[in-house]
This record gives sequence, C-alpha cells and structure tokens, in this order.
Amino acid sequence: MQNDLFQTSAPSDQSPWLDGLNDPQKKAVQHLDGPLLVLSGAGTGKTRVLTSRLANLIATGRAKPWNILAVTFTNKAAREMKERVAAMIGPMVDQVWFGTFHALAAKILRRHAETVGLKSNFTILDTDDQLRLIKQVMELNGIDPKRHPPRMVLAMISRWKDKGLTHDKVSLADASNLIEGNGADIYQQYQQRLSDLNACDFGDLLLHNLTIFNTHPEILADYHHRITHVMVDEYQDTNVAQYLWLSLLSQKSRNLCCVGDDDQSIYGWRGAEVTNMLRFSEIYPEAVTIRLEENYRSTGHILGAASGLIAHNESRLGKTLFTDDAHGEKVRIHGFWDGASEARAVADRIASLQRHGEFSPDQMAVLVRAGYQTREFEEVFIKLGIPYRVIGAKFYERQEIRDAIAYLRLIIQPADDLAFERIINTPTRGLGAKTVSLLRDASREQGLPMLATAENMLAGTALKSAARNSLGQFVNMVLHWRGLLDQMPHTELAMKVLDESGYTAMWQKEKTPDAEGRLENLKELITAMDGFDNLQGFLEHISLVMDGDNNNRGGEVMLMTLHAAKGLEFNVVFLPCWEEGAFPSQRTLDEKGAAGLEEERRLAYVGITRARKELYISFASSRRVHGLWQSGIPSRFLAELPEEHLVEETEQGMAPGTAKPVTFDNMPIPSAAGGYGPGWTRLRERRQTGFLPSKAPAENKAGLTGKSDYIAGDRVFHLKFGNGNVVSVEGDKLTIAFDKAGEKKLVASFVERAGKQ
DNA sequence: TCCTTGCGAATTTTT
DNA sequence: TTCGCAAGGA
Repeated sequence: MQNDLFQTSAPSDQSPWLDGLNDPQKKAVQHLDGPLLVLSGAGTGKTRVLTSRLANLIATGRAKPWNILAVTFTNKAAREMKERVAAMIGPMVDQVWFGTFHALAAKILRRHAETVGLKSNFTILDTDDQLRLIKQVMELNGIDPKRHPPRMVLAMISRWKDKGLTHDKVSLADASNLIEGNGADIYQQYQQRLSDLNACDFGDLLLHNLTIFNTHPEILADYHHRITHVMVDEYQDTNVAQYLWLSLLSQKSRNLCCVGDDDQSIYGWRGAEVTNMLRFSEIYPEAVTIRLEENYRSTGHILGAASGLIAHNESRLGKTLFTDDAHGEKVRIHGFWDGASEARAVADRIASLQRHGEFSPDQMAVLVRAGYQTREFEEVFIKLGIPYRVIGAKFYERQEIRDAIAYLRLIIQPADDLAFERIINTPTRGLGAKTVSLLRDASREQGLPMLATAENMLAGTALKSAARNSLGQFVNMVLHWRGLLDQMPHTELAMKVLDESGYTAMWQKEKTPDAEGRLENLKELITAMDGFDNLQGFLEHISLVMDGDNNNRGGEVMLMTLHAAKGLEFNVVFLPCWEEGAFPSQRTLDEKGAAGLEEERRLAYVGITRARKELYISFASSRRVHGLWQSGIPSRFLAELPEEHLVEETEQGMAPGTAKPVTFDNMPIPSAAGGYGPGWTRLRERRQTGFLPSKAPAENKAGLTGKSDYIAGDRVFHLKFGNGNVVSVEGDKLTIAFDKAGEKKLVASFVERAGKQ
C-alpha cells in the first residue's frame, strides 16, 4: 500500500491531489515546513487544501501519519476530513490524529488524568450537569440566584476557562465583576466539586491539558516527539486556551498550519478570539501567509453582495473574493407587511422552485438569526406540505437521552452524584426534593457519594417508611444492574435498565405528541451503543462524538440558524427577518458595541456566502415578537449591499396573496395611525439621498502611498513597533496604539496595513 | 410529594 | 406567545 503511494507520487508536484488546484492552493499544499497561515475565503476550497496538504506531508515523507495532528471544531468536520484523506492515502489514514479540540484533549487527558487529580475514567459533564452543580455551589454560599443567574455565573467561569485561566489565575479585577468579588471563590469551589465527582466540563478538557503540559515538561516533550505537524481548521474560531494548546504542542517543530477566514468569525461571544488569526504572523515572524480568494461556490452577484457588505468591517485581514462563474441572478430583496406574509412568500417560492424542477427541497435553506424565528416558517411549511427539517437540539442534549445516560453513568460510576440526582425521581417514585436534600446533606457529612449514603441511610431511621421503601427499591435496582455489567452485552443491559426503571413506561404513558419521538430516540441511542465495545467506552465518547442526526437526509428544506449554517452550502438560500434590532441583534449591539456589530455583519456574510445560485433577503415591517406586535425597520445591512447586485422587486409568484407587491420604491408612506412606515421611508431616503454607506472595499484603500488612507480603527504594521490600531488621523500623521510599544505618532508612509504580505 | 397557577424573561451554542 | 421556574394548595 505504502509502496504504491510513493511510486505514483514520485516527484511531488506530480501528485494526483495537486491536479486541478489553483496556484495559491498549490502553494499551500506544497508549503510543508514552518508556520503557515491560509486565509481561506468562503467557498475557496479550504478543505481540499487541508486534506491535500495532509496527504502531501505523508507522500513526501515529511511526516508519518502518526506524526500529524489534524484539529477541527466539529466531529462532522473531522469525519469529513478523514474520509477525504482516506480517499487519497488509503488505510494509513487511521494513524493520523484526527479530531476536535475537545476529543483530542480528552484523549490526552485520559492518559495523564492522575497528574491533575482525576481518574482516567472521568465523566465529561454536559451543560445541564454544569448548571446543576453551579446552582448547588451557589446555594451553599448563600448566593441569590435571582441576583446572579446561575447561567451567567457559569458563562463567566466558562469564559475564564476559554482564556486559559485556572481559578488561581483569575485576576481580582476580573473576579470582582462576578458576585461581589466572590467569583474566583465560586470558581474554585465548583472545580473542587468537579474533582470530587471525578468529572470535568468541556472547558476543563483544554485547561487540564494546559496544566499538564506546563507542569510536566516530560509529557509535553513526549508529544513533541510524537507530533511533528499540526493542522487546524476554522482557526478564526479558536479561543485563547486552544491557541495556547496549539502553541505548546507545536512549539518545538513550529510546523503549525492554520486555515481559516477572519470574515467568518462568529463565535466571539463564546470566547473565540479572531486576534489569534490576525496576529499569527506577529507571533510567528517566519510564517508564510497564503490567501485563497477564488470562489468556486457562488455566482458573481452573490459574491459581489457579500464582498460589498463585509467591506464595511474595519478589523479584517482583507481578501478579495472573485469567481470565474457567471454573474447569475441578482440577489433579490423583498419587503413584506408582516412576518406571516414573509413566511408565506418564502414557502410559495420554495414550492414553485420545486414544482418547476429547478431545485429539490434539500438544495434550499432558510437561515435565520435566532432559533425562535424558524417557527413561523415551520407553520407555513406544514400548511403547504413542504417537507422541511429544523437543525436544532443536538441528539445527546435531549432530555430523554441525558436521562438514559444518567442511568448508565450511575451504574458505571456509583460516585456520580449528578447522575444520581438526575434520575432518582425520574420517573417519579416519591423521592422528591425533601429526600434528595436529606441525602445530599448526609452525603456531605459522611464524605460519601450519594448512592453509598443512600445505602447507609436505609439501615438507619432517618427515613419514613414510604420513602425508605422507594429508596430501597431504587438502590437495589442500581446495584443489581451494576452486578450485571459483565454478565450481558451492554446494549442489552441498557434496554433492561430503561425497562426496569420504568423510564420507557413513563414516556409510553405520556400522551404528548413528542413522546413517541423520544422513544424512537432511545432506540437510536441503543443502536449507537452497538458501535462500542462496552459501556465504559461508550460513555467516554458520548458527550464528545454524539453529534445529532443533523445531516441532510435529502428531500427536505433545511431550516436553521446562521451559526448552524456555517460550513454548509445550498443552491437557494433565504435570509429572512433582516430588521434592525433582530439582525443586527440589538442585544449584541448593546453588549459588544462596534465589535458586536462587526460580528453580526460577519454573520450576515456567512449567510450570504452559503448561497450558490439564488439568494433572497427579506424583512417585514411589522412582526409579532413574544406575542406583541412590533414594527421594525429594514436592517442596515440591506443598505450596505451594493446596489448593482440587487433587485428590489416582487416578482410574479413571489408573494401571491399580498394584494400589492411591496418594493423599496413603492413602499407605503407611513401614516400617523399605521406605524408601519418609519423604517421604510428611512431606507428609501437613504437610497434617494445617497446616504448609503458606500465605502470603497478595503483593497482599494491599500497599497496607496504618501497620503493617509487610514481611518481610526485600522490595523497597521510598523517595522519597529509591530502591529497596532490607528487611534486618530490628522492629515498624513497617524496616532497609533501599538500592541507592544504603546501609543506613537507617525507619518502614514512608515506603516503598512497589517496582514498584507 | 405532586400538581396547579402565576410571574418574568425571551440570541447565537462547533464541544 | 411560550417556556421555565417558584410558590402554594390538595
């Protein structure tokens, strides 16, 4: 197998996987040594580059498969990459370290768990468990959950972990932001509880890795020996902890290849730092940067609209996407009276495209800003009989799956108090809050897990007979199942547990429409277990690799959030609900200001660039939100789209049923009574008065010499002072806040735009 | 212990 | 509007 490979690929530029690559792509695939940053615009074939480069590393003998670490954010991406590499290099692919940050970190952590006080069979908590745990810690500290919502506290701790901060490193200033200065304390207690439970949360996986690498140089050295080449996908979404993890792993070889698109960074609110990407060449001065700018996905008009929009962002490395493809159809902008007619029009359009055989449903998608916005579309789709599919809750996040897993967790790990508490009264067996709190207190006193405490308590007199009987039965069941662990196949045991516990029966009794689906899901869970050797192995992976059944099964229109759509593409894309406040989201604007607006704009950019052939953007002048009618004005993003790529029309059939087609030009003038109007006129005025923010795209400003073409906020580079941000501009003199050197006043010609090669 | 009722809040969520 | 949570009655 290996011989074949090396024979067919003798001179490396003859490698089959180089065929059909454009020049920058080839350059990236053939650049194998030292740090490499690939700026890969939407639809420019980054996965192809990533996979080809990986194959090339092996074919040229630069690395053995097991020397390569290929990191992604999603299991899906990891799987895809692996499959594509497999097609190029065959079974050798199994030796490559493919995986998500979390899965790889978990793998490493299980090997060295004891160095951070865990056992290698530690549990990975889901958000539910985390929340329950933090609530308990807060309650013990007498913190009012009304004043300090547990979700917020948890989010803060997660952000710290994203930044690579263990509780002792959280600065006083940071901690005082949370719970009157008790933040770090709560953080520490939360970690203590995790440690007691032999558990960690998602953030800990990375954080513990960092601790291990930093405190055990010999372990890190071992990984340096094993891993000589690191490749990262979606680099713009890495947080500080992930950045540090990558840095540590690649610091010896410096063979770090990061692929990403700063314009598609949409997870800032989750701790992602685009700065990791923007500063790459500062951190690795010898780094080579390659831009992939030829787009193979969208038509000219769609690309033009996307580029025009994203050019309004200040902090970006700057890319100019182009395509050889035809201009195609212009992007269609539609205004509607209300959300219902918008949804109706989208549905009608989908139906007509389908009817005329132009596109099948699964080639069409409706992408919204927020999850609740899918609802209106679902209703119409049902009414019109359009098959659709909402990409929503992850499989393992569903209640019934978590419950079932909790049973299994308790059997494997009797000390798993969170699992214990989750299921002790599910289904109800008369063991409510009272009994649980009794158990919890006793458990804390005795320093024993709750299950063990329960056993002890049965022997004592603390319980009334009803509770005692019930608890006795429950404990015995668990112990009984535990005894069966080695007696029967794990799938059989799981079914037995679900039956004997009354869990299946609970859902069978339930008459709600989704009860049936839940039972189906439980069956699916059992099926999934089949793929693992035993319960232990299954549980170790469940929280990391059980991504939902979110694949397009075909024949259904996809309905999802913009975030969920990243990385996907569709022939026809609908982007509804483009109103100020909704998109860009007012909340983001309030919380993150200008940076928030830019992230929202990137989200819009992601949405637009999902479309291959046809793109419909729409807004409604009036909409029912949370039961109240609210009038909205068209999103500023609409006004930022270059006009030459748009049609503002209501074509025949787009909005049948709407008495009068509404376009930008015939929008109704607001009436004193109506309240429909303000936004419409504002947009119209903007267009008529040329108020449109028509800024030249970044690349037109760059490369000019002499006079200052910079504006405040621009990212610049100076030979001596490094990178910085322009604070203010006077003529050709710039005041620049350098990251390292502080604030300086300089003539513009001494600096250049950061990120340009 | 469980079920009803009323109040307040309401993005995005790769792992 | 709808959902989740907390308080109060059966």
